Amino acid sequence: MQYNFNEIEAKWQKFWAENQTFKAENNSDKEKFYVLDMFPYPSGAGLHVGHPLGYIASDIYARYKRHKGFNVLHPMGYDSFGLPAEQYAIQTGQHPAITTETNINRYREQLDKIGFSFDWSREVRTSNPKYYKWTQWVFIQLFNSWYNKDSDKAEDIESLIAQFEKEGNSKVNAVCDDDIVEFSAADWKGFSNTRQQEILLQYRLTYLAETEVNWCPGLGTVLANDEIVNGVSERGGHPVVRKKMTQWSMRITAYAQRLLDGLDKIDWPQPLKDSQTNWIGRSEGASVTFKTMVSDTVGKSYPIEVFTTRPDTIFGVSFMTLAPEHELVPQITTPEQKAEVEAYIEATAKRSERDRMADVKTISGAFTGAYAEHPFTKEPIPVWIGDYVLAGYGTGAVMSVPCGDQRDYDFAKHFNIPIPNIFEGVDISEEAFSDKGSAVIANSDFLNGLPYKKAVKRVIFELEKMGQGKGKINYRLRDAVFSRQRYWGEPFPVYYVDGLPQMIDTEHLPITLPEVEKYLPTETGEPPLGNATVWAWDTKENKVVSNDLIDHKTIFPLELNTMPGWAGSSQYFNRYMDPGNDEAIFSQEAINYWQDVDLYIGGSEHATGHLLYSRFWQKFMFDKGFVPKDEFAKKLINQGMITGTSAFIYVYDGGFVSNDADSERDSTKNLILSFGVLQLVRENINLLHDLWKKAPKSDFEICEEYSLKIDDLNLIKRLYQTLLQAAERLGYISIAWFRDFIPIRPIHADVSLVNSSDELNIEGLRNWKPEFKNAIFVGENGSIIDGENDRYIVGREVEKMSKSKYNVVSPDEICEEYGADSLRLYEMFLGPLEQSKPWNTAGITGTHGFLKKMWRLYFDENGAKFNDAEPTKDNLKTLHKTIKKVEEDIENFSFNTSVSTFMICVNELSTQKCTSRAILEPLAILVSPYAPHIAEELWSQLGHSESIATAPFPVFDESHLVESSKQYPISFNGKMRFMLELPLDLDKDGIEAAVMAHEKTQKQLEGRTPKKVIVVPGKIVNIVG
RNA sequence: GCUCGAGUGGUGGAAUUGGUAGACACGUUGGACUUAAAAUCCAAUGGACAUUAGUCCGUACGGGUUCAAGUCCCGUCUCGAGUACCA
Repeated sequence: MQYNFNEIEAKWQKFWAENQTFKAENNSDKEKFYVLDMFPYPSGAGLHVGHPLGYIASDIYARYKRHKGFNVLHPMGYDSFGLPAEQYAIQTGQHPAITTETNINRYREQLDKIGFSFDWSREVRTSNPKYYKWTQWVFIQLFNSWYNKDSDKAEDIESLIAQFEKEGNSKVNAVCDDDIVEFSAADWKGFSNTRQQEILLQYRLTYLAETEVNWCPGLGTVLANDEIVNGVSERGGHPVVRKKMTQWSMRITAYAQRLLDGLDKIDWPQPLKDSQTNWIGRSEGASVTFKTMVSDTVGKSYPIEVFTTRPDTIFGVSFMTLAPEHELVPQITTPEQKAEVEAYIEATAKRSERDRMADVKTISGAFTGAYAEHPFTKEPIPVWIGDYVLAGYGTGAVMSVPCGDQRDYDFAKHFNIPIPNIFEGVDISEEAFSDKGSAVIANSDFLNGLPYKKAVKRVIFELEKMGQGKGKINYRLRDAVFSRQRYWGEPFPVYYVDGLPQMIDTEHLPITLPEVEKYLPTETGEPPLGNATVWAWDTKENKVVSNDLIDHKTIFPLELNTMPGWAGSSQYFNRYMDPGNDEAIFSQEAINYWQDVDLYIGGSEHATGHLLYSRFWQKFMFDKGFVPKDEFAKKLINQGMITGTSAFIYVYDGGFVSNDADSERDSTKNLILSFGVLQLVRENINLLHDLWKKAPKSDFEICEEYSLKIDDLNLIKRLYQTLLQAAERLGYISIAWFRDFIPIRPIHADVSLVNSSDELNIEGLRNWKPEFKNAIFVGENGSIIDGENDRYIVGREVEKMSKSKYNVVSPDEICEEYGADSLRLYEMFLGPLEQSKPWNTAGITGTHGFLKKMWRLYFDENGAKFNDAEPTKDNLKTLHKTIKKVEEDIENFSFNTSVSTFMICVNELSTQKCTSRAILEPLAILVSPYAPHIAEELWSQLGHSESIATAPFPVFDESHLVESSKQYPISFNGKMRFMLELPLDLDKDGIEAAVMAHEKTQKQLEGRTPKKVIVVPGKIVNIVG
């Protein structure tokens, strides 16, 4: 009986679908286990073999946990809002919903072929109104909440209003906007409704405010910080500029500390935690207020607040620097300096963010003419502006301490500002001294002689006493912009009355995306939803109505922005627990049973986006009592990327078709060199040059001079003749090369034209690229390829998988040719899950061969081989060794080593000619998480009618592995010389005696007496001397 | 620049608390079977030397600790990822 994988796999995929084998119940006596993959975005290109890597790993774990008796939740769905579908819509007019649907269907088809144990009854799509109803719902919850620093959690906005009514806002300790005006209870009651709403917006966890945003003209939308890479948009690489716009924002900064603290509680990869830590960017220091001095031309003193992590260096301040955008700049600038300052501001505003970042070296700035008073010395300090100070960080102003900060130092040097030294015994003539560990403060009044930590404490104490500063913790994390000027995203459940946002009642959700004619911004520059004609909210009827009806009395305009990509993915893991629920985002029964994700697998690129925002929303949901855990995923693994192995052919570019060397090459006349031949040419370019110049030398002389073997020389000579011959055939007038240089152009060849030995299918290539129709190929043996006389070997290079590099391999082809089980095993076999590794289809014959070999343990030409024979000792030893190792490996996510273990097991059982059912049944279960189709087939052939998924995992029995003796490696001075089998119950002295008595030992020692004999029972013997 | 991670055969990668370096595969070479191919099976395969026995070298490089180092410590180099004027 043959291993017919295509038939077997189709059969079991159908069986699982029809029997809903992997449907998870929300009510179960079994312990729960939640295994989740990161939401895929269904792109038009479909899956390549790199994508399923994490899915296969999580599937193995999920299946393993089922065998171990857990109730496993293993869902899959689609993050289906997003830019590519919208860009496609702009180009073609096709509705993104249609594109998305097509792409999802293709994804599903591909996923099904790999045999995943997903519970498809729980599938969600972020673009489905039944799903985004709950995204809108969460948004409303955030709107109706504020962050109380005293209770350190989010609370209902009603509790804030109650406080305002009772005692105003003076005692409110909230995370809120900076420009809060103090008011009393009486004031509050006297405010108009509009004023009250404006004030509340300053406290809400999602709020509308004019903020400086990253505007991307190329995409026509704003972007979050994590969507920008190196100053350009992550998608499309378009330039990004700073711009002030009224946008929805999320007060994620309220959670900065808790997001940091929470990292200690979760088992996530350290690099990922590090990047979140850096992103949040906590720094401890002090906020200090400097007051500007009143002068003849500026008649008022302004307070300049700065943040510093080195308040201990305050006596080293010799100037202050404000960001050019700082709001005080126009007010403090003196008339004499006005022109210069304004010119500087204009110049910096013109420079894009990218230029500013790329050009860190150039120092620029301008003096405002203003002076601030030093809080302690009362000395005047000049106030400068400079673009090395960022408006968005801290207060947008720094106290510059050139002796202790390199940037301040460079700025001072450049503008000839004094650099006072306040460090004891440190030379600062060349560079600033920023090491706080060894710093001892000098020239600093009451700080003299103090080390860093003590000085900081003292300064803060003094500043607080004067009321000019206090200890402060600053975060780099900014509030997250939540508006996108796009069509294909969740609409906000928001309408506007007198320009103020109003939430639509949750009972009327979802507010579904309106139809539009065009997906581009409107002519007046409004987002695409501005094109919608039915996009107004009727507060009487509670429905979306035509824009014509807007009267600003009962019918109001709706929000035109949509939500960003991360909105839909920030609670999806909880929605999977109860995805069909229309009454609530999930039932309390469901969330209380499933709690949180036990294992989350996905790429590390989501470190500061999805994974941070999701943690933020989860903490919010926790504060509001909707979820029982404030971290949504206990354990997270980043799977590595699978790269492609590109194939190259090497086109010789030195032949000219006419005497006019500058004339265009004839692109149809190509000479293509095999990889080995190219290497040979490169290594012996001087020799070839000599041959070309016909330098008369004997073979012996050449071999001497170039240290070549005669065979290699003959090959080179043959090659040289071949090249001349090829040049003649192609009509080149010469073969042109120079010492040290050979004109070669590497070109990507489609990897499907290359076999497992890197041999190129030349006919295939000629058909694929017409310009090579008549090309001459020179093979590995240095001959012009004409039929079977020589082979063309491609060069190989590891690159990212991409269409343009012709190195994309799709899982479908692999499943077709080798089967899903071979693919699953091979993806795991490639290497550790977390590591990135290159794909090379050639290797799959290894795992495919293994499956065939395993099949032959159960069947031969005559059918079933298995029987009820008693297993031998060796059989049991092999099996239990395998159980132990595989179980350990799965628990440690070391899937590559368990594939090896299976191979060893099958190799051993084959040698042992094992046919015992008592061995072969448990073996099928062991393999089933990895290769579920073949396992199901074997299981049913063994006579079982239920799916193998229900079978309990084999239990490891130590007794089968107990040995009575061990092959001891016997080393001399640390070098292993021979093996010696000795009983394991022999003690140290016994071992030493046995080893010393051995003839090989005596031979090694050659009569010497060893200085020392190290015996580690059960491990090794080392004889020294 | 800073932070983190990694360097082992021709290739992907194994190697438990320091204890036989190169498991398991791919590829390569040779052989068996076959009209032939595929498939399958057998053998060899880190490098150098040696007829055999065997010897020497070898886990990026240079030191060190140890009876013993891929593994621990110090320094250097290279590559990858993240981040980037963060006061």
